[in-house]
Amino acid sequence: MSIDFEKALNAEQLAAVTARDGPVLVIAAAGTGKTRTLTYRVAHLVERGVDAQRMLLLTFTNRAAGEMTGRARELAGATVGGIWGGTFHHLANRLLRRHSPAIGFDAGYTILDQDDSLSLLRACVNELGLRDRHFPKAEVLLSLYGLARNSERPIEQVVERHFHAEAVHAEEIPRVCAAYADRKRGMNALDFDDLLVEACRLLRERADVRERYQERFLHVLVDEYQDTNPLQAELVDALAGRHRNLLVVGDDFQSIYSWRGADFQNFLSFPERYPDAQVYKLETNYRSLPGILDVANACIAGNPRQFQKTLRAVREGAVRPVLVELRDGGQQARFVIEEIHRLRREGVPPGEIAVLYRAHFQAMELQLELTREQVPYVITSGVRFFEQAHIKDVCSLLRLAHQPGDEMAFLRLLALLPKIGERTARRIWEQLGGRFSPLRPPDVAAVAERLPAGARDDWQAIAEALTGVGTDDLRRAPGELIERFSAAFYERYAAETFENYERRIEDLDELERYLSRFETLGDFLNEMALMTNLDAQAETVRRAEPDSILLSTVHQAKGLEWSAVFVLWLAEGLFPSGRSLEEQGGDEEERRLFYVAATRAKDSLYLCVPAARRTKDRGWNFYTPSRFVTEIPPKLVRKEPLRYG
DNA sequence: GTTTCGGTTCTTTTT
DNA sequence: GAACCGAAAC
Repeated sequence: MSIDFEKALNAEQLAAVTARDGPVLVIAAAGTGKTRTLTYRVAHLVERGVDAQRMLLLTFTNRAAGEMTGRARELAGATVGGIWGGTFHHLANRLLRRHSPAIGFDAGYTILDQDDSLSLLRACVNELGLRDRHFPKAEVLLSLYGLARNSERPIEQVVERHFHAEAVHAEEIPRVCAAYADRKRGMNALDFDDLLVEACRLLRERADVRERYQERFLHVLVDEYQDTNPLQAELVDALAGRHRNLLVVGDDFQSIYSWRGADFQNFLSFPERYPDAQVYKLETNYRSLPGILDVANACIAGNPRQFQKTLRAVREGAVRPVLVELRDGGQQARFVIEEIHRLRREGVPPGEIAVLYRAHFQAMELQLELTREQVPYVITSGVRFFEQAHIKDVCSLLRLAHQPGDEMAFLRLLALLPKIGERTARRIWEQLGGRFSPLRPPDVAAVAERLPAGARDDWQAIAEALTGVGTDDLRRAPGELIERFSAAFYERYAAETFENYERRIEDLDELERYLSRFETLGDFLNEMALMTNLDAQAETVRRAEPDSILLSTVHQAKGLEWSAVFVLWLAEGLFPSGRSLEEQGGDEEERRLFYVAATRAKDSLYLCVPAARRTKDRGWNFYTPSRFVTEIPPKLVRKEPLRYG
């Protein structure tokens, strides 16, 4: 079997796909077939006889890696399946699960997701007696600490830059971070940033491990390279250090994660770090009508210090993006819905329509209206499937069964019982000596003895449900543990606790289904915390309504495309976000974000500019139109007259 | 000393 | 809607 690369690719893509070995930089503007190029590159390498097991494909979501390898497999055959692929965190986790003892900690560590990290940080603030209205919130602390670690700068410096004024106990922040790090170490837990930090340390300090993987990875391919942070760049450089077959693809115009430490200088300076790098540019845009690209180009022209790229449209058509000025959010919602109906009548399938916005809460009004008008939609919510309370509650039991030293899981499980709060749960944990397995009857009994009277009945019910479940059962059917726990206790608990408890119980079925796809419970638990929103959502969307339009933040829409795209709330302070503008380089990043939003559209782009938004106390906030809209030369857009009085 | 409950406040972006 | 705070309840 042989693939006709010349036929499938244009000249630009073909050059990148067939580039000779060595470092390669592919500057791929939006919609120029970046994914296609990577996919064909993988297939090309396989055809050249490179063993897929010796390739590493780093992407922004696990799903992206899966899709690319899936397509490469169709092209080049089943062997592609052996490729290492996924997110940076995924890779780091994989390395650490194998080698963490080499740098001094047990490979059975637990991963803290953002919620876990926040509550641990709050606990540290409280313990240090810093709880105060003026002390920065856990969210702020975590983002500063994360930024420091991902950009490899001292926390003091990050704090100083962030609070330019004479600040709020800023000098205490490093202490809190140290306490947080201690607590994590004490419970053998890693947060998301630790995964990267420790994986880098592993490769830095352990030459044997480093060389082993350097030898292994003949080819390293990185997608969305403009959004890597210094740690991730170091990881890549280390792994590709021996064979130096490093191909990175990206677009500095689409760098939108600097607040997380991403630095597109990694991308810009690639030719300096790899002087022998071959550089390819993809500038032929297959996605969008020229009118859409004109608007995108006009906007991004405001950002001078980047690789200059000119998007060349292949498609033809004189349609211009629509600019709609609206009175308020309600009118915006009605406009979107009416326009969706019109698009549907014209034959645009719902799956080809997306509504994008800067922040999750900006979609609330539209959600209400869509529900009322019975327009099916799915939303990439701010809360991930695996971060919802009920999912985490049930998983805490699984986690303990798998890893009896999982303190976070134990605290969570016990706090479900009445009369048990944080303090009591921690006290019992300490009395148990930091170990608890729901599968060991003595452990279960030991907890029962220490519970206050009010909590005993519930615990008894759980204990009965667990009797007879052994390690073997767990291995065979972890779902059974969920079912028993749910029947004996959790369903009733959920009914008492949550308003929408039926839906949450249904989610537990979903969880079981999901679980059944993994070979072992451990495999599932290892993946769970690292699942991205899009990964988890891919399931729901596929199973649920294919007849749904999508609501998403611009960030989560990265890499995707639709026939029709609505961009909501294009007002100063909302998009661009007022908070971002305060940051250094905020205007530029917001501009790139707008660029990403606009270039998602293939055929129609709607820019919605409401003038006012209702405040909680029934007043109104008035907005001026977004700079990204006023900067567009008027002739590039079609102004939609107001249709609602 | 802890937990629970009710009222209040405020929503950026994510692995 | 969920995080926070203060006060009541155990």
